[in-house]
Amino acid sequence: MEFNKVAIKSLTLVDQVEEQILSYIVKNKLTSGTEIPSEFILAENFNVGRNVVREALSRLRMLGIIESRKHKGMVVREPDVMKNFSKVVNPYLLSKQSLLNLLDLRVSIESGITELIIHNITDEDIMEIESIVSKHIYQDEMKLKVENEIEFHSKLYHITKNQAIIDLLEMILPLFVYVNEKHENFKPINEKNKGKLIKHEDLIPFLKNRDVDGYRQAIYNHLKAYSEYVKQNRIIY
Amino acid sequence: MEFNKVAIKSLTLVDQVEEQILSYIVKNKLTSGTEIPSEFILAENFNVGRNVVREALSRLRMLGIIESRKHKGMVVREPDVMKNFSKVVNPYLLSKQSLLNLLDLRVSIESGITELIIHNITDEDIMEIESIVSKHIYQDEMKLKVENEIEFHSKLYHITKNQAIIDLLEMILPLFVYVNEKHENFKPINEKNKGKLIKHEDLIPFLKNRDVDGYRQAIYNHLKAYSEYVKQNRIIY
DNA sequence: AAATCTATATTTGTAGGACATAACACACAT
DNA sequence: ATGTGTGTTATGTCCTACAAATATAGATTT
Repeated sequence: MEFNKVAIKSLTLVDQVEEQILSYIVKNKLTSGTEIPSEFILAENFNVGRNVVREALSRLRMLGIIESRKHKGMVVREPDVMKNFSKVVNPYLLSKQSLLNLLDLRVSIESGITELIIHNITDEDIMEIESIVSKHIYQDEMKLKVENEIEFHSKLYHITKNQAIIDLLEMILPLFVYVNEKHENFKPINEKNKGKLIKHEDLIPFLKNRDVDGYRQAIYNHLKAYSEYVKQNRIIY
Repeated sequence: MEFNKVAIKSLTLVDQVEEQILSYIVKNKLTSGTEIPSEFILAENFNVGRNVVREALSRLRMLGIIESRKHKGMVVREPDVMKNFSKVVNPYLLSKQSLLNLLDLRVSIESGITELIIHNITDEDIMEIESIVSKHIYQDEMKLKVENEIEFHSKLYHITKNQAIIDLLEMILPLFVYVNEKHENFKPINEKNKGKLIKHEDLIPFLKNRDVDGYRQAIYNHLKAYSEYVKQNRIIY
């Protein structure tokens, strides 16, 4: 576990040590629970100050790759794949283009998980969805309270039983809330899509019939009408 | 910019300061390029040691939320949404379940972007894809060289022109490589799917015909056969 | 007055010392 | 065998110090 100090000029020592520690974990295939050397030992081995090691460890700790137990030592952990997203998926930190990209990504995933949903969904799920929809409060012809939006779609995500999908989509959902609040009079209705506007309750029959193609088309139209409206009316920022 | 030190016992000072600085940026809607106070000032304001501030800043720097210019000061930056993923999306750091979740996520996205692809694709794109496919080298009845796999699918991703989608899928692709190499004799063929196995060249006609439903079904079968095989044969680990 | 040089202050990156606190290990006494 | 006490270790935090590069202001020169 040695490396050539200042081998790459543009990187700081912290950057290099971070990389070295990570590659030390990966190369040695250290699994969750494995202890790693103390800060002092690491600093000695890398021939750097302890605070350099601490900064590098601090980053890995944030990523969830290591966990430090106070006064005991550090161990390797399995990182939460999506968790680190949440800090940067923030409408105030991202550009308009990034937000639009994420909204389109959501449309793609949410229609792309159709097979998973139709395959996994139970009658209990459908009953729960009907219960959620029945509580819906339309503030407008089309605009739901954001809590209702989140509750409904989040329920759909959980049917996939895929935690990566659930986490990723639930992370993007707040962006929708942000956009929604930015535009009080949001009405995703225009000449083109007036006929095929889909509300939450319209999705239920497709779920009941386990109609893959029908549901996919419906959820796509449901989301696309919204995202097209956002783009065309430039309601972000 | 003050906060109650040790307000939450379980969090370290670094955790709290990191949160405070991030919320300082978000609340004040600091946009890319805005300068933020020096480490010394921050440490003074938060009433903590400078290294605590440095550790917190080091994390935000890694996320791309701030950038520090040596000897000059720090500025706010727009973080790269997907970049931070790459460090943790590593087969040696993730559990088998997480890998499977990501492979399923890939199937969902890659079939979910069908509309984007068919809508955006140009004749030049199709020619390029045909060129890529013509270079394909089958090492086996079904197994391609990983470079070919990556080149083909990566080209599809770029047609979406959505950087979030491109980055996310290109991050998951190496996991496929890992799984592929884990199993030398990979043959995603069994009784059930023998008839509907889709190779890369089989996708091209659907692209040419701008056939949304046909392409979606084909890419889904192409990927699903593989991912089902991975699951059923437990070839990870 | 304008341009140029110079000294000083600022800021990040890095090193290293110090201490509190908690957990652990081990010897020792009961 | 159990309990006690002591010393060691590890992380978390604070502090000082300095190098190097940059910006700034002031002095000097033209």
